[in-house]
Amino acid sequence: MRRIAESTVRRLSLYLRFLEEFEHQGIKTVSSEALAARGSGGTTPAQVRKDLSFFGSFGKRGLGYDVRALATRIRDILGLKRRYRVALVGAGKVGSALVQYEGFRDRGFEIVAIYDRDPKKIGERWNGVVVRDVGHLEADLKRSPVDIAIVVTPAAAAQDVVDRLVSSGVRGILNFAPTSINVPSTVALKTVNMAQELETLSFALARK
Amino acid sequence: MRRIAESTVRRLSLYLRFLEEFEHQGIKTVSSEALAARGSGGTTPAQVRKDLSFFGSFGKRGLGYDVRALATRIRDILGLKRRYRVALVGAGKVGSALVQYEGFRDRGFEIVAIYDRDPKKIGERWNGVVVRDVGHLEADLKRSPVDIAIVVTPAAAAQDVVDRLVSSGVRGILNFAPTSINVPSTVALKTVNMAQELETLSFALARK
DNA sequence: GGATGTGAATGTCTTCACAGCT
DNA sequence: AGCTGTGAAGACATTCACATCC
Repeated sequence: MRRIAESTVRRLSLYLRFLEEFEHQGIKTVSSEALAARGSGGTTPAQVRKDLSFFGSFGKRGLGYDVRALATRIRDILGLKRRYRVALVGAGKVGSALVQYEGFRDRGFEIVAIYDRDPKKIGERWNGVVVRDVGHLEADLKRSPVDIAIVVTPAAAAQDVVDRLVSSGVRGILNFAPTSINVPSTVALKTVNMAQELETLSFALARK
Repeated sequence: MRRIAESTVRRLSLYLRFLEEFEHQGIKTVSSEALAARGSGGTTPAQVRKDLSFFGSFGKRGLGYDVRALATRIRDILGLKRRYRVALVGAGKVGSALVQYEGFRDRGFEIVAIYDRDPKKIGERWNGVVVRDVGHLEADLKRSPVDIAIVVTPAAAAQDVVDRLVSSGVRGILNFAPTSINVPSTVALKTVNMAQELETLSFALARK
């Protein structure tokens, strides 16, 4: 299977959002030009066509793309036709924000377990899910596996938690801990680092 | 001034974090190899040297880099020698998490104003900052400008808020609203989209 | 006629490999 | 001898431009 650039995948995710907007507005057909224009600046018609062409040819020459059909194809490509069971490790402020974030559930990512180490948090009910002692992680995941884990622990705890998640069969990790994490190549890892985002802004500001 | 790739800037931000760890451990000197190894997988010794070489030559051949001196240089490059005044627009769950996040203040990003539209939120005190009606935005920023704004509004409100921020002189925007935003080229913009991050994971999982 | 799909060309980023300091 | 700094080579990503098909 051909390697696909991460930038391509991120754009597909954007296109999907735009297509859903168009569908909502009752628009039946779009050209690569219209799709690119919606993400103004971010991309070009040629880019849209090239991105899609890695996966097949979904348009009609002279016409463009059927909005609903293309959205379906992209959902399929991105693996969004199924639901994902997600565990959240770290019941702090960020964790609390993520649990309440509608965007996850809308896309089929369902937080089914929440862990923390703090006895004050353990037993709380968040959006219907009871916070459990992180000590139960392995036993729980054995009984009731998850596909993805979101890690929102302090930096010092993150690698250990990730190791335990990986050996419990988790195949994707979204890491919010402000540190760099190691996983075997069989596991997909994405790290989101807020401070890093602000620092790239700071750099841009410093040169303008 | 030579254009620098965003990927280079992100790595510099990482290197800085690693250098701070090394300094904390009392390590005086690092080689490009040691720095690359700390971010295992993410980079290579050659990459480290090339990234740094865009800004000058900071190492000693045969020896490596002085940890403290290099950290200082990178802070300088990233524009982290000054403090930034930051406004937060949107006092929801994510906003609340960001306000409490220590990593921002540690790096010189200080949230000095918080806005919302919800009368229930207005008047609340968050970490010593009073939430104000977003209607006061322009007047407030005129009296007391900020450098950067973090936008955490619903998607539908984001572009309008951003336009008002930009015309009030904000030069950098960190956007958490799940939509794509336009700014003039004089303004630096970064968008963080949680659902998009999960979708790239989903894509990776679907192909493994 | 009009917009896709795609090789070829261009541009950008990463890796290599070694000359040059310390 | 050891490790940096950097042109040159290679890999990768984007843009161009046009033949192709509806």
